[in-house]
Amino acid sequence: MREPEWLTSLNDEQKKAVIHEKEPLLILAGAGSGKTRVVTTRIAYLVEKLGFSPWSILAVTFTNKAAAEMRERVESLVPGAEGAMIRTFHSFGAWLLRRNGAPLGLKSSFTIYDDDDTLGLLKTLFEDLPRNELRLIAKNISRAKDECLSPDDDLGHISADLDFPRYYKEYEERLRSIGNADFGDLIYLSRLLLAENPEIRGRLQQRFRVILVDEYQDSNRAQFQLLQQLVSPGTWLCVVGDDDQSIYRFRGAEVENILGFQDQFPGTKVIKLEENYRSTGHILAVASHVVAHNEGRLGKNLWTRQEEGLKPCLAYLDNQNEEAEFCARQLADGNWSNSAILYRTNAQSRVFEQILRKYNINYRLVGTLSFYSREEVKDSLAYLSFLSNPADEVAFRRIINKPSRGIGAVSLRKILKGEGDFLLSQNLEEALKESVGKVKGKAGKGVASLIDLLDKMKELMPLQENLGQFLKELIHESGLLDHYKQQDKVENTQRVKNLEELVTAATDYPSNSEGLAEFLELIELDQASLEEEETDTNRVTLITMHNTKGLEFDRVFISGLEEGLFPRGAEYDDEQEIEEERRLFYVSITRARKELFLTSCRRRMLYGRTEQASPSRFLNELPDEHVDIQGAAPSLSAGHGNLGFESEYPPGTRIYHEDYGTGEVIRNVQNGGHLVIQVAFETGHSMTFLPEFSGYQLEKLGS
DNA sequence: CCTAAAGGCTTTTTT
DNA sequence: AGCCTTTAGG
Repeated sequence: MREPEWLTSLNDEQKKAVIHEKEPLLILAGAGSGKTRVVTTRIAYLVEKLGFSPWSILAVTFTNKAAAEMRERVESLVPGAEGAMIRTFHSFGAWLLRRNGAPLGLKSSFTIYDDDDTLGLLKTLFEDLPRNELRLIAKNISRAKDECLSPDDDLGHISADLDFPRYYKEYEERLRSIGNADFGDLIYLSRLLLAENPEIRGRLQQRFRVILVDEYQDSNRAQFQLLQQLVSPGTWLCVVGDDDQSIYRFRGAEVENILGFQDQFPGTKVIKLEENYRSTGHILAVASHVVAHNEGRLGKNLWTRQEEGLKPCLAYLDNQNEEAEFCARQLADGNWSNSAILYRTNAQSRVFEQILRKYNINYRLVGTLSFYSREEVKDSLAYLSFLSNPADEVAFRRIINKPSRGIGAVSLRKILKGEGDFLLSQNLEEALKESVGKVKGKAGKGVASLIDLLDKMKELMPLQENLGQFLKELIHESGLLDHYKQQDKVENTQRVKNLEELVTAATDYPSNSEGLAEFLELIELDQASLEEEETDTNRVTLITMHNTKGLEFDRVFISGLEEGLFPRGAEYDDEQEIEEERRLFYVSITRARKELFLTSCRRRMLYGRTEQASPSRFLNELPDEHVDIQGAAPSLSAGHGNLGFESEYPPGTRIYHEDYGTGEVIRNVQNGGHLVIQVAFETGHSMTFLPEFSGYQLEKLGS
């Protein structure tokens, strides 16, 4: 039998990975090694050649984009393969819980709380805690769930706050009583459900004979444990990933999952994909050389058949304006769509935007405030959520006085407390109705009109052609449309346009409670799904390094290669953190196909202050023979001032202070026209001085 | 209940 | 610097 074309065009290792049978398979796929191709071809092969039903295949990715791409490519290979379940971890969890969540008290129509909603719920629970603390609690709850820990488990390593377990517990109880689930729950509860219900577990194990996990290096503990529940001795398990590209540790990803896969699943076959099809020789050499500085990696040797190509260019510049000008000069050739400017923090994008605009270079900014988190969109969805679940206090609080109905904090409290004072009603719509007569004046009228609105909407829902029509009515009848029309006029915003887009997106769903739940899930889980489509395609991409995962460009600029910015938080010298930053550098470099520019500034203004900067330590790790250097690196300790005036205390200067003893200047900062120096003393204290005024206290020592 | 001024914070963030 | 949150006062 002849092999289909899609199989013969693979290299040997790729082919091995595609046709491997039975035992667990770990595919270590270097950057640009054709990973997606292997995964999709493997699915096609299992269906077409080995006769697996698509229905028995589960492929899990981390982003909706990746899932969509995989689905598309699988279907183009094997038209019959639509039945394969290709989803993100979270959407798989939602799918599972909607169908089987009853034992956990979840209705099939539960809505999903995003981080914003979680914070909103915490605020209702712990009214008097400061915002910051609430944010920290939210973060820690999410971390706990990432590690599959319940409020009763030992949470000491997550938060030293002795009250944290109590906060977590109360949050959980409230969320369960509302009947909704947060992001973490989609994984955490799924695992719990399977662990506690052998029949459900057995059914799923029987169905999913083949499981594939993409980007396995970014899975967290909860995802791993969920996977364990799904895998039975007969499952054909295959995970794909690259330990060198693990960059989400701060979000609970555990590289250990991929590093320890062979121990977790004995008999694992390991296949390395080391041929890179993306980058030219010099670029690949730089990438490999950089990441080789990390310890604790499985170790791969990327190679390419491609020509050496252009040497990456490292440019030392004076400040962020010159950095942006430098990039703009390179972009003068008009080849924008294949170019990307990468930065470590979003705050860095502003200067690039300014300068690119100045030269009329078109750009697109990736990953800023998402469509979904915009106020007007959240408001509309809150109405939908509340109609879907009248116990949803977060949604209720959002809509109660939006647009303004004269219901303020006092009236709200009355409504929520209801008759019994301590018995919180599960159904806030009923609480609202009960408050009629008790809430007086303007607020009373407001309550009446909201009740009318909700009743009217419930009548209207089944009469509409689709959910979009219904949403349109809702936005109009609620007064949201007028509210935002007005605001658009005053503030020159585009909120009405966003609402219209939301309506358009909803037209694909039926106007009933199932359609509603489906629509809400789509938006909660795939916020990008509503982003505007590109009209003008020749645009430079401005993007954070993290956001570039999975992308590639002919020409890449990596900006801000300075200590403290990239790697970030370098003062603490936590080697694990540095290694993660180094992987981020590796990911960034390997996005480039043909041209790579690295830029580093001598001084940089950040958060309204100009700081003297020193070159990133990563620049010392570049292989000289593969890099061209432009401009001069500031010499580390001899580098004077550069703040617009001379500093007598450049970083590295050793000084003595009467009260604090000896120390070393660690940074120079300009603030309000004055030089500020920060000194780290041997006692461990860190102090700042203004030498202009207090220089007499400092005695310079020879270093 | 709304507006304006002051204060504080500020990494990355697939879902 | 800029943004978002809190708060004081009308």
